[in-house]
Amino acid sequence: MSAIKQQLSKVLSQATNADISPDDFVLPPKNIDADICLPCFELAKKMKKNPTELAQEIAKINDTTVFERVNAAGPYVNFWLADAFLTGEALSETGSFDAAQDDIIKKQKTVMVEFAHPNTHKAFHIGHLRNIITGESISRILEFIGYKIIRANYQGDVGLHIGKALWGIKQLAAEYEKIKKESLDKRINFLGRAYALGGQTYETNEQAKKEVNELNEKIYGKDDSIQEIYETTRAWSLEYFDKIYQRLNTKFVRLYFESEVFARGKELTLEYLKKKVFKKSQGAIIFEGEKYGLHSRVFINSIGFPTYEAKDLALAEAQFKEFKPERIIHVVGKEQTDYFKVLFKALEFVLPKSKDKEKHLAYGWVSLKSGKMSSRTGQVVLGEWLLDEVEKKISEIMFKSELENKDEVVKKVSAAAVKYAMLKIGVDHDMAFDINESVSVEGDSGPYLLYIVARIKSVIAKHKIQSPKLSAQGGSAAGGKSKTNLKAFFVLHSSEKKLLLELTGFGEMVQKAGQELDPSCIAKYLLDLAHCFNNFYHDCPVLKADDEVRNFRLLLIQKVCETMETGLTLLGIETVDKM
RNA sequence: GCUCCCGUAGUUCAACGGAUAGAACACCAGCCUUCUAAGCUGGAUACGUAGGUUCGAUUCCUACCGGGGGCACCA
Repeated sequence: MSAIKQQLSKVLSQATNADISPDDFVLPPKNIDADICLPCFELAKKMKKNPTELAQEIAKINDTTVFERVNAAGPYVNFWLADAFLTGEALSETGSFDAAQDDIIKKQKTVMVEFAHPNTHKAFHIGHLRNIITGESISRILEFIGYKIIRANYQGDVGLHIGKALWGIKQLAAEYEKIKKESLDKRINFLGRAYALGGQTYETNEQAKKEVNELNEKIYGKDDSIQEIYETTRAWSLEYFDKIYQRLNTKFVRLYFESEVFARGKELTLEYLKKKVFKKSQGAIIFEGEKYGLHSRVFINSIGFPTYEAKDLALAEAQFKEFKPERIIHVVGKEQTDYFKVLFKALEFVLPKSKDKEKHLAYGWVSLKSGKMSSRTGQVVLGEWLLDEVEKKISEIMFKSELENKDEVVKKVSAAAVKYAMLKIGVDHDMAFDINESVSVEGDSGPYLLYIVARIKSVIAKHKIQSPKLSAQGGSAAGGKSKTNLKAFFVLHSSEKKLLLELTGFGEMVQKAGQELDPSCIAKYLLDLAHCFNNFYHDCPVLKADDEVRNFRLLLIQKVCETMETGLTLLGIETVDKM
């Protein structure tokens, strides 16, 4: 699309003596019949003309190589692109993909994307699922644009929550010994119950609270008496997390742990206490956020333990030292927005080079719509449970299928359903998750997109069987026709034209997704592309068309398939050949 | 109390300050002897309220109403 805009601006600027930039062009709203439009408001202002009159003036230009028709509609100029020009731009080998890669940042600058961060000994819930799916997609988008990406994961394995879990385990000591030999699922289930018991009792029972706090001290102090139980159960959690990462197709190059940074975090805080960055207050050591329009936060509590905030200082130090990132993107829920503001401000003093390089990517709350299950009442929806439920649903739909690799297809389609459902909504937007409806398999859904790819591959496969010679000629389905040979031999069908136009938008869309760190742009684009393809598929037969038309359409659907697969990959979604 | 975010069809989500506010789900009516009907076509329904800035506001500003988050020793 950017190439098309450039061409248009060149042609129009020459013809009118006006300075029309590629950025002046916009895509028409859905209800307007045109390929591309030029609103004349800004331009008219610059030229001190009436926008409507200017539009009429511009619409007099006639250039059949770029556009075949043009008219003025009030202050807008609407263009209909020439078939040959549009076809060439849309189907060129690199075209839309190249536009997505930004030269300025293509110098292999390193960006760390830090996401997932579940805490050991605690449940892995659907919020974590959204976190990982989002973080992975952001990583892939930035990678595609040209950054070197470090996937990092910061996991909480010390702190009060561990104390609560260990306290719960001690109450269930007999079961703990027995369950050690059981399956991972059973051990995790046990751990979840132990944590819940500890957490609930902590709130209501003073004695238990005291004991949990003592356990917490022992964890920080690496007390021998709890090492076995701590290490064993920590390993269970990590084993379980690994399983989920694999299932979601995410790999981290660096796992950070709170246990490796807390000591240094305390050190740093004390060091900068001397330099007056921090301050003693009511027995604790705090950062006075109020000085900067923020709020104050505790870095070392009155017992002398570093809090989350102190640990994060040391984490940042380690991350910058180890990878020298241009930017660190922390994918963390939006409830921590104000927390990060304070942390980043404190970091500016402790680690000046971090300034403007730390970014909190806040994603919206995953809430539950249906009344029965509420996180409020303490019932957490587990991430794995959701994945399993969706797989069940897809299995039912595919019950009659006779595909050889049915299990694999079920898994991929299910993953697509969950990932798409979570990515199609703007990152910062809360999502109400309805267990029954949210993961749909039709309409605006992951499976719908996979269906397009499967349809295309099926057509191409049939073509290869029917005309093996033709398809063997070149690398592409239509026999490797080059761009210049693609002069339209026929008039494009309106569905073909819309599909071609949609294809040209890919590069700009990825750019936007990268800039805004929002995968939902891509989800939206792919849905539009899918819709355009389905209309084309409905209106234009491929294999039954005459030779030249067929070859052209094969090339077109091949390009749609590539674009769809690339886009889905950016969402972390794998495609299937048949479904 | 202070502060931040959010209010768009019945529901879940879209819309760089610009044309008739788009989809999807659900509902109704059609379309498979024709490349995968997980599809396509048609139909009804929406910018929380009141002001302001602007040629033009769902978008920016103010107030109000409604929902959610955060605000010291949790992560």
